[in-house]
Amino acid sequence: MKAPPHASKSAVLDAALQVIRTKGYTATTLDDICAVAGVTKGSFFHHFAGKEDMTLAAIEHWNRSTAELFEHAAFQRKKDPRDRVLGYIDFRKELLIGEVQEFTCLLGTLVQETFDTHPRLRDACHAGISAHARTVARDIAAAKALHAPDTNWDPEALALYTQATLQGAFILAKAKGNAAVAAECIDHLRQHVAHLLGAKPRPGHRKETRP
Amino acid sequence: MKAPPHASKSAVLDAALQVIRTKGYTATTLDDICAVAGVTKGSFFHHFAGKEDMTLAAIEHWNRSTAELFEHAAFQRKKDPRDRVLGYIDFRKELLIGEVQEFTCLLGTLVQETFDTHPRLRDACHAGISAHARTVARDIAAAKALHAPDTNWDPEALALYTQATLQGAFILAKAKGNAAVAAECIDHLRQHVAHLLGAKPRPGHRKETRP
DNA sequence: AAAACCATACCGATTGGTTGGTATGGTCAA
DNA sequence: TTGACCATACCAACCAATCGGTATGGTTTT
Repeated sequence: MKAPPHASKSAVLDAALQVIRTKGYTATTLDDICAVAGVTKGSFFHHFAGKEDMTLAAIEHWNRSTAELFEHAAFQRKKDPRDRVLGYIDFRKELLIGEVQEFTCLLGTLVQETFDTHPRLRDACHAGISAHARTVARDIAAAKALHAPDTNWDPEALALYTQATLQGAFILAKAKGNAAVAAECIDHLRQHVAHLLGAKPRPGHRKETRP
Repeated sequence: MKAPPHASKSAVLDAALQVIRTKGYTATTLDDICAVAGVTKGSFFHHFAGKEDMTLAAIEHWNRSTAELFEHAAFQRKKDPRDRVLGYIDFRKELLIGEVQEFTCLLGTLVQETFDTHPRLRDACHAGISAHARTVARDIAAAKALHAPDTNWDPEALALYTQATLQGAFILAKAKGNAAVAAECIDHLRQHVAHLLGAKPRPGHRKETRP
């Protein structure tokens, strides 16, 4: 679309990703965002029509970042689509580093709060989640055709299931203040997907986390 | 504890469950709750010290309600613990009726917003989720001992996985404005749990939902 | 038994602080 | 000079919380 996004504009969007993921949409004030971004209110309203409008832009910003992250991840270079699917899940587990708000998903956080009050935000979150799930579904469908052609389940539904489990794992991590529980959930998710795709169970069940 | 909770007090708590689940914690105003409860501000502050205090009471109220709901559900009377586990999952699927905010979980909604800003709410949500997961874990452990004694996975971890998947299914349902996607997720969850517990796959793969 | 006293439940106008948004004017590159 | 970009001061609306006060019913005192 536009080549050079203005420094203050993208500073606001980056700040929004941080603050909204830690405090939620409603509790996030424009002053919060402006302070983190190092920008004044005047600058904010020069670039955005308002809070909701800015958040829509932040969602697009998030979608761009994450799409690029997954496109260029190492697992994409695997030849067997099943390896890509399982590589994707392993990659999601590797991303569980740092503070909770650093690895959780903007879209899941946002839609939880706004699904009934801000239809535009809900629709944007829905579109983002669906688009991501579709990329996963492609590899799942290819892997199914190759390794489990005679089973009858829907690749799209399994892709959505992976997203549900990840979102739920984030909630548990927030409740516990601890990423380990999310990692264990991803282990179970991996096992289920591997089973559906006819993969051998893993040699050693990794047990790297403590409660 | 206390036998007759005052009418206005429990009206406030019931209203809080509704409103918080639809609008989120921060966006919920005391006026909202008082209006739904048919109670005045004065009455509110007579019974509760403030918003956060009332929400803690609402969490306890939620925990009591849900604990009773599951304790008296039909699946509890099954003899085989594996049937109780799968019956629990089926029951969770049956609960997906009505508007989205009517079947989603207060604790998951709350903790998503407040994990970093309201430690007392986060801890209360964590305690509630953990307590519920523990009841599921008991049956899972019994079922494992009976039907899959030689496999090595942790019943507690699987119980938490069920909760994660359910919470994530709610998020997808909110994004889609539609319970069907949550039902499909629960189907996958059931399949995974059944597989780990050595159950036969279901006769017919139910396909009752359209995208 | 009647009066005095007190506790609980409730009411709703008001307050002090916050928030999203605006008005206005300055700076600086083209 | 013009217009994009940004800064400061400000506003109206809203929100959690306060507070002075009423109603009611029970207990104690006389």
